[in-house]
Amino acid sequence: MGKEFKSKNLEAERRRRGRLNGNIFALRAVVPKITKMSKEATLSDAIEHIKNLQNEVLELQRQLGDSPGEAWEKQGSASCSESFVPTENAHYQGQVELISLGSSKYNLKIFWTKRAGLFTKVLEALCSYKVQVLSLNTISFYGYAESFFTIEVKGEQDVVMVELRSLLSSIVEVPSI
Amino acid sequence: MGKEFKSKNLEAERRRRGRLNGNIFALRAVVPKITKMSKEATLSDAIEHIKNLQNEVLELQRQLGDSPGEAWEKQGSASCSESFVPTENAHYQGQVELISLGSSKYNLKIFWTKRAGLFTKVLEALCSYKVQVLSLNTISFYGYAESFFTIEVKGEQDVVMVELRSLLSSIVEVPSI
DNA sequence: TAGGACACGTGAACC
DNA sequence: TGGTTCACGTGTCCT
Repeated sequence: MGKEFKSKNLEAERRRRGRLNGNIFALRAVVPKITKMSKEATLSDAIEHIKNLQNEVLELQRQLGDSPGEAWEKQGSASCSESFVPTENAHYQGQVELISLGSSKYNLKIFWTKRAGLFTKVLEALCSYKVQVLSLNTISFYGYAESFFTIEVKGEQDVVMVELRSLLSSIVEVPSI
Repeated sequence: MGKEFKSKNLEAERRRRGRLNGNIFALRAVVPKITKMSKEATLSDAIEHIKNLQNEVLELQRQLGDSPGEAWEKQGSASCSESFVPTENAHYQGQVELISLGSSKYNLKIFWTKRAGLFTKVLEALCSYKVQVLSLNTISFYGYAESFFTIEVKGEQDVVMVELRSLLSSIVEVPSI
């Protein structure tokens, strides 16, 4: 007699299992750290690997200093894009941010309202502290400007940088009326 | 009658399935792009996400590796297309352009290959000629940079500017071998 | 109705 | 020998 009565979805289920196992296998291929050759362990390893990768990406972006719209924003300041279209009543304070890159180098971000002679004062301040400007990018818009310095400091960094930050802040500070 | 004959591993298998599904769920949590709420799609998405993350890590590491310490420059190179990569035989001379804006103001454009201390020398040169920097925009990419100054000159412009142009040219000039 | 996705219980294989 | 992992076929739910 027909002892072979198949469910209608027998083959479909076989194919489904095949695809699923294929994906498990493919997952193993892209995850370097495989603790055990089991489905459960493979998934756990994949999860762990994804977390590690995401942390690594964040760390690398932090080391790069990254873009004003991302890394700086994470530091808690207004991003360039946010400031780009000043509203009628917007009143921006000058802002100075100093982030160590290690090996005596820093990223210096200055956000200011443009005033005559102000840029010169900033350069003089850096010069007076024997700070070398390695690179500088500035974007200016609607009377506001945002400058990104890469600077290098000789001598006792800690003391110098605190003083420099204070000096720069006082320079770019919006004068009270 | 004992109609309930359980396999020995019935409960164990239940727990195993529970853990496996839990991992599928946890995987969904760390993968941002979920195309479909199915196991198979979840695994595919996870694989794709891992590949993307690993590529991102490689790209960031590449950016960190090519020019030590110049984070902003690397950021610039990141946003530049591949066509900006200089070819083997490309040889760019430093270039200085000075255009009068009237009323003692000038636009100064400098195109240079980045070298250590070079930017500082330019600033010192401007300072030595009592030139005020009113604004500055710089774009840098793959070791090259183009800076656009707006400067103001006190004193006898004609003489000063000729000298300044010459001095700047000698600074940014690519040293002959 | 057909087809897809899933959970289930079971037997087998492997330490 | 138990403990664990897996593949299998099936029933059920949902479009």
